[in-house]
Amino acid sequence: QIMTLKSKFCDARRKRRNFTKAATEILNDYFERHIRNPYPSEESKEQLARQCNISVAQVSNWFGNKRIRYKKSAQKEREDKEVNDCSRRNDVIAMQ
Amino acid sequence: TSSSGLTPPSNPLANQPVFPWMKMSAAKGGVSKRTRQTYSRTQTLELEKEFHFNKYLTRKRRQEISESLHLTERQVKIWFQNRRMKHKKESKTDGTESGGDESSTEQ
DNA sequence: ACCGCCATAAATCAC
DNA sequence: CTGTGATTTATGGCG
Repeated sequence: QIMTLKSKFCDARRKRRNFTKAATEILNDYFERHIRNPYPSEESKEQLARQCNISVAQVSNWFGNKRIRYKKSAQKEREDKEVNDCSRRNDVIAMQ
Repeated sequence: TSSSGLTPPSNPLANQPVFPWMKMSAAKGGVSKRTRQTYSRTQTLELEKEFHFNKYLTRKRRQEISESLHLTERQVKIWFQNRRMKHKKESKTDGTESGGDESSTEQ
């Protein structure tokens, strides 16, 4: 919060724009094809960076964010599934 | 097979196997949610000032700083480590950039 | 034993 | 408000 006021000058480098659709597609494609272990090597990061026309650091950021966010939504989905199962069981019990 | 009409047509997350990297790191004893302390403006300011003075800490200096800022020595040590990494990263990108921004060169 | 570097996690920030 | 790229705290491995 305090930073919000001053940062406009010091941290103006923060977010500017999103990646292009094509870049996002390339990254997502790699991610899904390596879903078992989505940790690209340094070389893969460099290749992806060139293909997407972004920096290696940005590729690292993207994978870091992607992993965490994917993990969270997957976990949430599993929780919801459990709740659904409970509800289903409860419905069955209620009918009897 | 159980419910005939309610088969989720598109659900990429739910029925995918749970690979090891997707498990959450439970850490110590049962229920613990990791929290991250955000440092105050003064804490950051003081740390930054000290970093400008020297990039590396002395044992003694670390003690003094941690006490005056109400942080642990470990936190101060780690802050300097992270700060060094940031410094290195900035050195790479900037090179000799002075102000230009706007328009193209941004990555 | 202890510290620094590094890749990464997770939370949080800033558009 | 949500999404998303980037930054800030924190961990563990390895040298």
